[in-house]
Amino acid sequence: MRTRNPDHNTARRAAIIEAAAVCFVERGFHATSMKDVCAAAGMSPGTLYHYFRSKPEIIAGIVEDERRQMHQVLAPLATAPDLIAALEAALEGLAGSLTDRDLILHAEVAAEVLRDPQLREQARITERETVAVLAEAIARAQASGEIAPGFDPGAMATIIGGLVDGLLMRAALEGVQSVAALLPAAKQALARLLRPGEQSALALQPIAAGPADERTMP
Amino acid sequence: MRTRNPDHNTARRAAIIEAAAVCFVERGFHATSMKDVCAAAGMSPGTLYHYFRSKPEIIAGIVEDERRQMHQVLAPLATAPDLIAALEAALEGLAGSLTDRDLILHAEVAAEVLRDPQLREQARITERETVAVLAEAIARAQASGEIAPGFDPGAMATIIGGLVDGLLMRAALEGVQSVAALLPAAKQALARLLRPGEQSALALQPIAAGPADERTMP
DNA sequence: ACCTGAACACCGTTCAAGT
DNA sequence: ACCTGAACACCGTTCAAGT
Repeated sequence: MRTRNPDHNTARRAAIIEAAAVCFVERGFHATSMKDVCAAAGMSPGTLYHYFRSKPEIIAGIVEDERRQMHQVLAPLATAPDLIAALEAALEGLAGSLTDRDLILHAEVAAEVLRDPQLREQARITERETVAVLAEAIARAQASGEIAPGFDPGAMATIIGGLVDGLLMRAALEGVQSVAALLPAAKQALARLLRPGEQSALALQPIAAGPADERTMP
Repeated sequence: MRTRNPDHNTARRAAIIEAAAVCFVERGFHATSMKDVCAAAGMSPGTLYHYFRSKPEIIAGIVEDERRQMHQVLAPLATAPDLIAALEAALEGLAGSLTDRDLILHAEVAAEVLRDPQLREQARITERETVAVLAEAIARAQASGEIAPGFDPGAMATIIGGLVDGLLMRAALEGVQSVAALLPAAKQALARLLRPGEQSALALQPIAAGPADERTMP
């Protein structure tokens, strides 16, 4: 796409992404028509297609936004003096800042990512970046003697990344409040994985199951 | 739906599900039209709608099949004398029997499940069943002194379930061969989580990253 | 009951035409 | 360049009609 005014272009694309995100959270990706996004963004189909070449490309924009967020969450790990504390802080920060909207949107995006080959490749690269950052931090902590040696940092980073992904998926299934309930157990699991010789005094907390609550969809 | 011949009905539904699964794996759920499924199953739209009321209901049928499979995988845990060995065997069995087709289909299904409220409720129930079976087995192993006490069985079951889900999600992203490469690390993680006092002699294996290979889509 | 295929309302995307 | 809205090919689903 050509553009004469980069600022206008960026702002317009951000507005479309925001409008689309609102629609996707309300109705789901495929139940949302381009007409819906047009209405929410206040423009005609022709205009929308001037900024995004297709519906998946809007998702790609959201994935890119999420990648930036994940980068910010993981950045402190690179220089943290205490890895486990930093990981727990990252987890807590994630749990504290995530909203129902984020989780639903993330689930919608994850769904589409697994379906679309180009989006999947984009997600693969992001996933590998994430694992690499984590692995680097783990290798440093091993070298300094902070955590147990004798396991491959890349393998452990993949395990931890998978654990977090899996718990977020479950959170998408059960609702945000389940993230908070899972947090102590997740932190405990992290410590056990990285520092298996030491047992924390704090036992894993039971998880409040709660009734099958429906989310509010205004 | 009314039916006069239950056997014919069951066989017809199974044939439709199989035809749909082939299409979904080849083209993805939403890129597959009902016309495609009709052609693969060799019937007209009217006939297909006689057996399944909607496209999501076909997915619901696949989810039900997966639930039965998961039940079979978890059944041995209920009576296993050695929980960790049984868990490792279950993980190995899963990794050994899963094909690229299964993973892609599972990803397609998971995507749709998160989108559709009814499918999500169905998945919630399945997830809770799975966690309950696992939690029960963990509680037994704690009582017998096989694994460490002091953590909530339900919380640990959720963590382990999340870990497996997350790794399968990554496998869907990277391809089946990544499951095999992850297996030793996953088993190690399992032992660390449940028996943190003991360190296995076997170190976590490095994971072969490999190039960004494309899957064969015939 | 089981099956057909035309028909309905709607979808994502394009494009001639304006400014 | 930026924007409009009618138009195109196609979608999931229904239903009158057959056996």
